[in-house]
Amino acid sequence: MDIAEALVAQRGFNAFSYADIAAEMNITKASLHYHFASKSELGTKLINRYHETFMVALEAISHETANAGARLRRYVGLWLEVLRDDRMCLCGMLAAEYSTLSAPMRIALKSFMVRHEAWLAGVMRDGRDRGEVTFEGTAEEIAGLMIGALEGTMMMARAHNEIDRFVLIIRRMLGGLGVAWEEEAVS
Amino acid sequence: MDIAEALVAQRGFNAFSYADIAAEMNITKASLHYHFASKSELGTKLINRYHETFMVALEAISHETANAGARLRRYVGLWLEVLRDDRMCLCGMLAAEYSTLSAPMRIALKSFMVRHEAWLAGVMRDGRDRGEVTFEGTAEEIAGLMIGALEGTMMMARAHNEIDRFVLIIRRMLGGLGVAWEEEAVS
DNA sequence: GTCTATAGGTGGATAGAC
DNA sequence: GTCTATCCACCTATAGAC
Repeated sequence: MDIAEALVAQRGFNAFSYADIAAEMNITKASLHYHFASKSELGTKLINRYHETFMVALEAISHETANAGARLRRYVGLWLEVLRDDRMCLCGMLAAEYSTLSAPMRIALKSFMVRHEAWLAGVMRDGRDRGEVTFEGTAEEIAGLMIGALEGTMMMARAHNEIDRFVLIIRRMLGGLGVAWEEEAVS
Repeated sequence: MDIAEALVAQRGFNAFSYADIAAEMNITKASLHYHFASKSELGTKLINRYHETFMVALEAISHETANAGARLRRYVGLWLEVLRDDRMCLCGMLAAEYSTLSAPMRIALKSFMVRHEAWLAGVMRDGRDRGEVTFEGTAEEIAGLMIGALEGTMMMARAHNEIDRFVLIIRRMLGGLGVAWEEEAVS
């Protein structure tokens, strides 16, 4: 599943195959089908696993930091790690391919997106209540805007082959929210 | 090419085939190969055509409006049209698939992205000089942030099947720049 | 659980008749 | 320019031996 996840995040769900995984593991495609009967099943399990580990990471951020600024810096740091690995966010990649996904995969993906956004909206709501961040509109709106910006900017930065571009733009986004970005705090 | 463009924008470049186009046109795959020797060639021509028509539309906006607010509203209106057609921006879809594209397609795509962003940066720079919009940082940074947010939010809205979500979030983005959004002005 | 072997389908692409 | 026919590579998936 680690291999499959990396392949999906790099090339997309429609552009990788059982053969790719099999080759990297030195086993046969048939063996893979024993563990994952169909590609859709593999994809669904991939999303659910990603969902769980991602939420664990988000909860860890919530518990280990005390204010919105620190939380956002660590949150953005998660994204930066992925990009530095020349990957896309699994969620963003699958969202682009959404119209070609099976029903189970769509449901799993949507569920993940909802919970991810709810977490970020919570951070923004609490942050605003305590005067740590400033923004207009609802916390849900700003969370949607931030995730969209992160996904889109990541896609563009990868195509431009300019990681710095992502850093520059996201720093600007945080700045607009009244949150300073210290590179040291993340890496 | 219209059919091919629609298919790519809906499903992605890796998820459509000559057979799909042929079926819709009631001709054979072989006939298509007469006009487009390879899929990469078709893809490259698709990008270049999109590039040209998109830039024409942007230039029209520049000439037919006098301030940044009106330009941004019309610009966002272009995006909304695409989304209402249940499509992705061709550029965003291909950016997601970037690592699987041929060299000619990558070059064509990059060229388009650069000019697109340059246009938007120009709008923002002029707008700020005239006091029509407010933002921090360089015009290039804010243009990159805006395009990233538009691409990403569009992707998410399509996966959520909520066009309203895109409208809501983008209205918030324009609001943050000091630009009001009147639905009437676009539709 | 992993293998060999293979089915049944689709992908992009080509040869050659009309 | 479009067709029929075909090639070969690859895809997901299955059957059955070990």
